[in-house]
Amino acid sequence: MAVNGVGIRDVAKLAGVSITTVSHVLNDTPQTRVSAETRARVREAAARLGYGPNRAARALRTNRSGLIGLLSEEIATTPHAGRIILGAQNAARAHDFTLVIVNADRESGGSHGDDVQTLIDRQVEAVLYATMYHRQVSAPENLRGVPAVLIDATDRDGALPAVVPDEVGGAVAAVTHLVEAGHRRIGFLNNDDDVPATHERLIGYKNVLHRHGIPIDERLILQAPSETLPGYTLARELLARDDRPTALFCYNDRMAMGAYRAAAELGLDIPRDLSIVGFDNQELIAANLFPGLTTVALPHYEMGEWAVEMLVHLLSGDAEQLPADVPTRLHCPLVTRGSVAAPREHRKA
Amino acid sequence: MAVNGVGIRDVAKLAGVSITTVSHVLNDTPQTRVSAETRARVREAAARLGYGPNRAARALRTNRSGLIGLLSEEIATTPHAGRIILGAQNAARAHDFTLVIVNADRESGGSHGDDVQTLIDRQVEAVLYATMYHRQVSAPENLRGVPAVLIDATDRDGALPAVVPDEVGGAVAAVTHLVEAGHRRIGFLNNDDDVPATHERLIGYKNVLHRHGIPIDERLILQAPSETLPGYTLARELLARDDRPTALFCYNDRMAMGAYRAAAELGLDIPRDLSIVGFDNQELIAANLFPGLTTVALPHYEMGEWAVEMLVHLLSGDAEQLPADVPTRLHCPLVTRGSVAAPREHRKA
DNA sequence: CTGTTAGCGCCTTCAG
DNA sequence: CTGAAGGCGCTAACAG
Repeated sequence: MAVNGVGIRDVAKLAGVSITTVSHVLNDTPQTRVSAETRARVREAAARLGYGPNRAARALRTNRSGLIGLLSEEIATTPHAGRIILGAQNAARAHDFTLVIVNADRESGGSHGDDVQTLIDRQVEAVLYATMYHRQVSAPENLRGVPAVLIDATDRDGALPAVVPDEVGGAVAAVTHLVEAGHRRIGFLNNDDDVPATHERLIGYKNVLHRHGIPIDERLILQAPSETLPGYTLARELLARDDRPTALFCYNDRMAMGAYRAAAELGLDIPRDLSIVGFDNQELIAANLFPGLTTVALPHYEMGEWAVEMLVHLLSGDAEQLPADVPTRLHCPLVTRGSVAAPREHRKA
Repeated sequence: MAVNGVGIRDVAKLAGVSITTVSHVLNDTPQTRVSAETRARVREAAARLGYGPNRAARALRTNRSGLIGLLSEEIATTPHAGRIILGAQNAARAHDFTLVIVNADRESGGSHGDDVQTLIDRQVEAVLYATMYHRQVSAPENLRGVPAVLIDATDRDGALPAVVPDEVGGAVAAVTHLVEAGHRRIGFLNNDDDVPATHERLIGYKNVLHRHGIPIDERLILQAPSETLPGYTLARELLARDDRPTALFCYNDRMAMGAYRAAAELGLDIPRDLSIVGFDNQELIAANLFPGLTTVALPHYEMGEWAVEMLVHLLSGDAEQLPADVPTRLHCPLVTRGSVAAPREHRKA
C-alpha cells in the first residue's frame, strides 16, 4: 500500500471498479476511453481516500524514478546556488519530478565523476551540473551516460547542452544605462581572470561606447582580481586623475564596494560626483551600500528553471536531440537602485 | 535490473552462489554467517560488474525509500540555507540517504502544510524543516505523522525535536572578546524584533558585563530594525556622545556595516578608535569591510548535520524517543578578523 | 551455511 | 469500455 496505507485496490473497491480502471483514469492513459461517469467515481474515491501512488512500485515497474539530480559546487558560498536550486525545484515540482541535491565534493580534484556516480547510483533520470561561477568545464565521463545539462558552465567538448548568463547583454544594459544618464567618460574596473565573464563584459562595454560614438580610452580600463580591495585600489587610481571618469562600471559588486570606499575617501559623493554600476546583484552588498548599488542581476533562478525544463523535455522524448554545441544565453536584467545620476560638470585639468 | 543493466542475479551467477547469498553479504545481514571466502567472491563479483542495487525495488520491498526531505524557507536569500543543505547533504550521504529539497512556498500563508505534503507524497522517510532565521513556529499538522526535526526553529507546542544556535553563548563569546581586549564601555546595537536572538543576545551581553563587574549602562543599549541604515543611525547617535563607548557589539553584520559608515563619517578609525563585533558571519559583508569584521558565526552547517544525524538515529529505531521539549543548542564560534583592538584613552567629557 | 519461494504495489499487454 | 494476470528487482521467511 501507499504512503498512508491506502493502495490502488482500496480505490478500486470504493469506486466499484477494477484496479486496471483506476490505473487508467489516474494516469489518464491514452487510448483508453473510460466512461466519464466511471472516471468521476474513481477520481472521487481516490480523493476521498487521500490516495497517492507508491512511487517505489511505480518506479520499479516503469523504470523511471521521477528523480532529477542537481550537482552543485559550493552551495554554501553565495546565495547564487540557492537561486538555481529554487528555480530548478519549482520547475521540477511543476512536472512532478523530485529534485535531489548533491554537493560537489571539493576534494575530488576538479572533475566530479564520483559525485555524478553518487547521483547515478541513486537512479536519477537526469542530472543538472551547476558551477559556482560562469566557466568552461570538462564534464566527467559518466555524465555522458544520462541526460544532463550544464548550468552556468559550458562543456569544453561542447557535448552537453548548457545554459549561461548573457554576459555581453548584461554589460550592455549597464553601460547603456550610464550613457543614457549622460556619461561619456566611463571607467571599467574589470576582473583579470581568464574567464568568460571577463572577456564578454568587456565586449559589451566597448560595444556600447562604439554604438554611441564614444571613443574608447584604454586608460579607463583597469584590471585586477575581482575583490573589494583591488577594486578600491583601482578606483583610487582612476579617480585621482585630473580627467577622471564621471562613472564607473565594475566587474562585480565586490569591486564596486571597493570603489565606494575610494569615492568616500576622495570626498566624492555617489551619485552626484560619481555614478557606479556593479554586476551580480548580491543583495547583501548592493542593497546595503549607501546609496543602494545599481547593478546587473545574474539569471540564476531562470537558469535552474530552464535547465529542468530542458531535461523533462529531453526525457519525455518529444524533443529532438537539441544542438548541444551552442549554449543558451539568458538575459541579465539591470537592477536600478541609487548609484547612478547625470554627471556634473567638474573641474577640468 | 539495476541502473546499468546488472542485477543481483548477474552477481549471483558470476560468484556461483544464489541471489539470497548475494543479498545477505551485500547487506551484511546479521545472523547470517556466510563463509569468508564466499563473501569475498560475492563482493568481488559485484565490484567487477559495477553492481548497485535497484533502489526502487529495494524501497518497494522494505518500505523504506532512503529519502530524507528538506523543507527550507527562502533558500535563495542568504547563503545560510546553503550551509544547512551542505551539512544535511553530507550527513545524509554518509548514511546512504538521499536528500530531496523542497522550497517552502511563500504563498501558502505561513504554515507549510502543503509543502510537507509534497514531501510525504514523495515518500520521504523523514523531514527536516528549516526556517530562514531563528524563531518559533507552529509546525503543520501533517509533520506529526513522520519523524521530523526543526532546524533554526522551535515548535510552539514543543512537540518536535529542534536544533538552534546557542545565541547566548555567541553573544558571550563576542562580548568577552571585547572585554578581554580591555573594553569597559561597550555599546550594544540590538534588533527590535521580538525573536529569540534579540532576547538571548542581550542576555549574553549582560552576563559578560556582570561577570566582569562592569556596571550595565542602559543608555548604551539601543534598538532598531536589524538593517544597515538603522545600524548607521544608532551608531551615529551613540558615537556622538561625549562618553561614547570604545566598542560596539552589533546584533548582526548588517547593522555593523552601518556602524562602519558612522565611524568613517565621524573620523573614527576601526579598530584604533572603535572596536566592533558583529553577528552572523555573512562572508559577503564581514570579509569585505575594511578592516575585516570580527563576528560570530551561526552554526548552519552543524545544524543541518546534527538534524539528519538525529533523524537517522530515530529511523534506525535504536534511539529512545528523545525529549523533544528541549531544543538542542549548537555553539556559535567567534570569527576573528580585524575590527577589534585595545581601547585608546580618548578625550573624556 | 546456503538456496527456494513468495510477495512488496503498480502498470500493462491481452482478453472479454 | 473494463477486467485478469504477469512481472519489475529485491528482501526475508523458511527450509534444507
